Amino acid sequence: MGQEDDMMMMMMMTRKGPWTEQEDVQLVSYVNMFGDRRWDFIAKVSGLKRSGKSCRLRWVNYLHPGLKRGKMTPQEERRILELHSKWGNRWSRIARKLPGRTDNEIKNYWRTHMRKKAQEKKRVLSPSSSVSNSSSYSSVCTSNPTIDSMPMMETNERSFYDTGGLEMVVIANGKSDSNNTMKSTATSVNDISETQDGYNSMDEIWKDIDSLEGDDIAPSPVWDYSFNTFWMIDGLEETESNMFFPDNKRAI
DNA sequence: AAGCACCACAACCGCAGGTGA
DNA sequence: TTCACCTGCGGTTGTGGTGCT
Repeated sequence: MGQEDDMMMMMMMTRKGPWTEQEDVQLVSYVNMFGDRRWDFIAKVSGLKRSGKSCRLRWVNYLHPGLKRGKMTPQEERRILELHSKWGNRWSRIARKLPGRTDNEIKNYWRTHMRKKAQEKKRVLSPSSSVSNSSSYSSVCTSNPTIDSMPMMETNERSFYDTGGLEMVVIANGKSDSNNTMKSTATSVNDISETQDGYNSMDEIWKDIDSLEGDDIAPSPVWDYSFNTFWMIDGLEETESNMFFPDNKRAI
């Protein structure tokens, strides 16, 4: 069989769509064994009919033991607004400053948040008023001119939540600040400060974030508990299983 | 109760950067 | 130095849940 045939086989065998609980358990145990790095390898050896990419995404956004669940706290909201005004749509970077939150989560939050904001603004502007109403958003965002003056979806070609942010000019060429980049290159002033320490794994980063942010946002009990229990996943019992998959409404 | 609109979130896609052979 | 592969990021889409009419 040639390489193209292998590719075809892989494509035909690759599963898509929602993950099942079974798949989750399988992925967690393989990540436990091999670490959260070589996703293609994990995808292959685990027997999951998923791409490495898909495995990574599932892990990072849903299965990682440090993840918080539930609504954003007011502190987190404030933090997101603050960091977004600073960094623009650098979701992964923003996420690193919010323990237990993923870039995807923050991105989604921002998207719906800003949609709401856009609708409110539209409503306010349309009849005759020029006075900004005091939504919950506005009350949180007291020091954020960048966002308040953001172009609205209906009137601008740019993505409605793409503000850029102050730093975008500086880092226009530095898209990736992945773990690898953190170890090697610095593309902005902020990167320099963040790359002084080398990171070898996600866990190190998460732990680092945890310790850095400890004063600001207290880690949730879930955070602590997950770290304590996660590495004992072999021989998973039901209580632990529920711990790992607290929100299994999507499981088939 | 049914239909609809909106929201929240999971998952996919395309692209770019990093790395090793 | 080049190239292929892997990983991570940001953008986008799909879907289930919920509240309202």
